[in-house]
Amino acid sequence: MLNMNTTQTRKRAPRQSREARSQAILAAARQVFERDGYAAAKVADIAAEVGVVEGTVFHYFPSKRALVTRVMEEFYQNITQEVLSGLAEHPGTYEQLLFLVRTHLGVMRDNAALCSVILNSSRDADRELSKDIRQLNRDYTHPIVDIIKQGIARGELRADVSIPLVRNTLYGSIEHAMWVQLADETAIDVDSTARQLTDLVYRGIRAPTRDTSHSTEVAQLVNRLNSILDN
Amino acid sequence: MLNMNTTQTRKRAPRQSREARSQAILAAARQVFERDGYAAAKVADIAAEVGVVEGTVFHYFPSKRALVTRVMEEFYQNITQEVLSGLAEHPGTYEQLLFLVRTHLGVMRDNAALCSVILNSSRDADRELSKDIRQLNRDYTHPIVDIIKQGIARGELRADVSIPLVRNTLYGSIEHAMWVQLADETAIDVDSTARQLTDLVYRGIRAPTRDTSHSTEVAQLVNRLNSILDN
DNA sequence: ACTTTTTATTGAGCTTTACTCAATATCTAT
DNA sequence: ATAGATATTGAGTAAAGCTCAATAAAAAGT
Repeated sequence: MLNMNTTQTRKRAPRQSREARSQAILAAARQVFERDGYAAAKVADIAAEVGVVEGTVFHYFPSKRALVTRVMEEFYQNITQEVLSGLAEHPGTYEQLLFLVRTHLGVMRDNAALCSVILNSSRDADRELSKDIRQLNRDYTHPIVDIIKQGIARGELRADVSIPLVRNTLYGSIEHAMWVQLADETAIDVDSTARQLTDLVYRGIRAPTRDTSHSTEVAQLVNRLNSILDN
Repeated sequence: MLNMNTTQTRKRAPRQSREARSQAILAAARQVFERDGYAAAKVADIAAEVGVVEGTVFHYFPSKRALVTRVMEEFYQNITQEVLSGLAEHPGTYEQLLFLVRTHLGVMRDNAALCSVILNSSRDADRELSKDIRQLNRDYTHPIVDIIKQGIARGELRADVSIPLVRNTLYGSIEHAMWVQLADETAIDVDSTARQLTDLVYRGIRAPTRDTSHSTEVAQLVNRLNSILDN
């Protein structure tokens, strides 16, 4: 006896436009990658999430890696936009650094699973496919270059500050904090951590003040007061 | 016509002690993991490198992941030992920090391929197997805790220094620098980078030097204003 | 309204690779 | 020399990424 009801016949998925199907697959892919990580994620699961068969996914994306790459690209575009538009509202080197750190920490906290996938697979990946991802990362972290350059030009920062060093320090530290968060399953305190990290780095790179009474605390206070008065 | 010479019959590998074979497999595994990365590395290649058949590898190690885990363990044991023995020779907070940073940078530069594998697979890994790896990492980075605590006790460092923050900053920054090195295929200048990073962080965490113009009145005002602004 | 063209969808199958296991060869102890 | 222990093997399994010819449905053309 053959039971047709348990071995249910698939209902063919309604035909969709290239764009719509493509987006649905991307959304499902992000979900599954976040849940299982890149290596453990199955294309079959992504297809099932969308309600199509495995082959359909490969009709739209040439490979699993290309799929994760597209997920990353979308994510980077969003957060890069967020940083660029928010940065304009913050005057002063310290405020801008704080904004960058706080925003990046927030992104890491709220998208820890995806960030973990991104960082792992952009590094483990084939050299070719990972290149554009690294470009996206460069675009995302680029604002810090101008912030530091401006700070140096104003005499607010030491002239010998190494920009790559500052970038490594800020983004590396935040990334490290994210791994700890993922391991311990405890959320990062974004505001407090952002302020502490920014303070540490800012103290590390600011030009020594001739006027000794103009201490860090006072300088930061002045900045805070100014930013309030500006609103 | 069947050509027996091209399809050469395997010569059975001479029987070895558990210990000797185990070590040989570990060494070959490290090579292949470094060359290809964890995901792309094939157990068959590791076996071929040793001169045995694939099944032999699984006689000694239950899985590919267990194999990479053992490679990591060996590596961590070596570098942890190196740090612990060298640290005793350096007096003073700054010197010890500089030694830690320089040593870690050197390790990263000289073992970039393996470090990349370790960092990726300890994070992507199954939760269970990655736990002992994280413990090894904690052991390796632990010396910094005592260094900072001593520095604070001596009054050399600010009392409010967050130890996790300093650890994240130092190790995160170095790790970030390593990724850049791997991407750009350019070697890190260990001495120069170590000094710059240590300087930045040390300036960020050292206690402010007593300075008379920073009077108690100003300090109290700063505190009052800050607390008002925080609400 | 009917035919043709295009293309979204399918499911069966191919390939690769981690992993298993019963059989066999080789070493050691008695 | 015999027996037991175990190192080694090669064939085979399963899972998952990926291919492709066939099919169905929408769009375009007449």
